[in-house]
Amino acid sequence: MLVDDHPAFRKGMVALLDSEPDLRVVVETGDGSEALELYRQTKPDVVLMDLRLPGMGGVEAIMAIRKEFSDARVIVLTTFDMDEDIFRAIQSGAKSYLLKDTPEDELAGTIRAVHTGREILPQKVAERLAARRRRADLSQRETEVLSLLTKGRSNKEISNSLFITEDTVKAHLKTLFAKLNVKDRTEAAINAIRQGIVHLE
Amino acid sequence: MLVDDHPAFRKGMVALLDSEPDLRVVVETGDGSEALELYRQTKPDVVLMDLRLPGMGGVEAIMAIRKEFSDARVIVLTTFDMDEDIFRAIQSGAKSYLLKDTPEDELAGTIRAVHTGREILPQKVAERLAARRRRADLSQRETEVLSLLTKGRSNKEISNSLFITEDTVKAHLKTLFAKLNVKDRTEAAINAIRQGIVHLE
DNA sequence: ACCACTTTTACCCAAATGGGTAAGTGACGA
DNA sequence: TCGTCACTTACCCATTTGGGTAAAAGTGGT
Repeated sequence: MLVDDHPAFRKGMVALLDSEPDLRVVVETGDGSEALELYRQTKPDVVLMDLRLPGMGGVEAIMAIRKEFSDARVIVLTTFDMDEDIFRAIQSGAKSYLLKDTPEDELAGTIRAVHTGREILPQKVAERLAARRRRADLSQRETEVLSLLTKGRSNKEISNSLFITEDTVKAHLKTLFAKLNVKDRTEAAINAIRQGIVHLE
Repeated sequence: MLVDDHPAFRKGMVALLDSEPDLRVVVETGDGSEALELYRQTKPDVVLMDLRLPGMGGVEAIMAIRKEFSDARVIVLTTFDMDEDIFRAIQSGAKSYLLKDTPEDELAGTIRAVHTGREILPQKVAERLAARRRRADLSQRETEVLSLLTKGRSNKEISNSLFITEDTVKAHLKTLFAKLNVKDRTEAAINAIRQGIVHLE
């Protein structure tokens, strides 16, 4: 099954895969919210899933499918390579994560490998995941503070939003800066955005 | 001519376009630095160009082609829709700017229109350009300061980098905040990143 | 019971930041 | 020549921010 919202890309991918004798695209869609229903109907061996989808995002679609079919084999295939996206995709149960500029032989090889139950991660992706694991993870509250920070909020505004004291906000920021290994709020915001911890727009 | 570094997308686009009786992909490449040479050889009626290309970026490729062939008709076809990317692409001489999720009939229509010499901008893109024009533009120096700001530099660090006083940096920041309509450096950095004025990575 | 961690608050103090005002230079065009 | 604008510097002052230290309360696991 192929889930991607670019018609041209789908068409090309179908042609590419169908030229392999042992691979076939049985169903395709551009809508994440359709993915689960189509999976139920067709029970494909492997799912190729883009992360940026209109309506339901790719990660949610993966989770929905794997909630009902825990043995579903999903390969993430996307243009974006932001750390947090990769992490969430793997967390949600994806077996592999490929960027769209992957050469076609590697692509076919990965599909076959995943189909036989293996998990394949290109070294580039594995490195990112390792980096992500190395990064101390943030507590719930720290994430909330960081999120408001990346919206340009001041300490006072953050404290009001979260119904806590400004002193508390500052305390969170101290640990936050240490964990992110930055020296001030601007750097923290930039890192958070670049690493995909928070999303703009 | 089709310039895009995703083989699957190219394949799909070729199939899509060749199914139109009056359209044909005469040459394709995934490398921006090859684009000029291929253009010289084939003189295509219209160029479809992705902006994110390995090696030479899409904008540079467009400029290189239009420097030698000022009548070249280029349509930008990309996944990214950041304001500044759109602006630079149009500045560099692109006749149209489409996102990759454009339905195929609109795509074919745009290619024909551009071929007859027209310039076509989708509503969405036109709005972005208008917004960009509304935005007060920054002076050379202000852009430099903003760029360092988005790297997390402090006023003192910025002043050292630019060989000016910290007071001067603060003066630039004052006008910068006013022009960007933000209240502090963090907001300025966030806006600059979101609007694509500066690029991460 | 004890430890580790999160969340919360507080206080002190130094440094960085932001706003206001003023003013000199040089360049460019009316 | 005059006005505008970019760039530069300076000073004053209020606010914000960040670092250090401390500690209470709650949670969850060993």
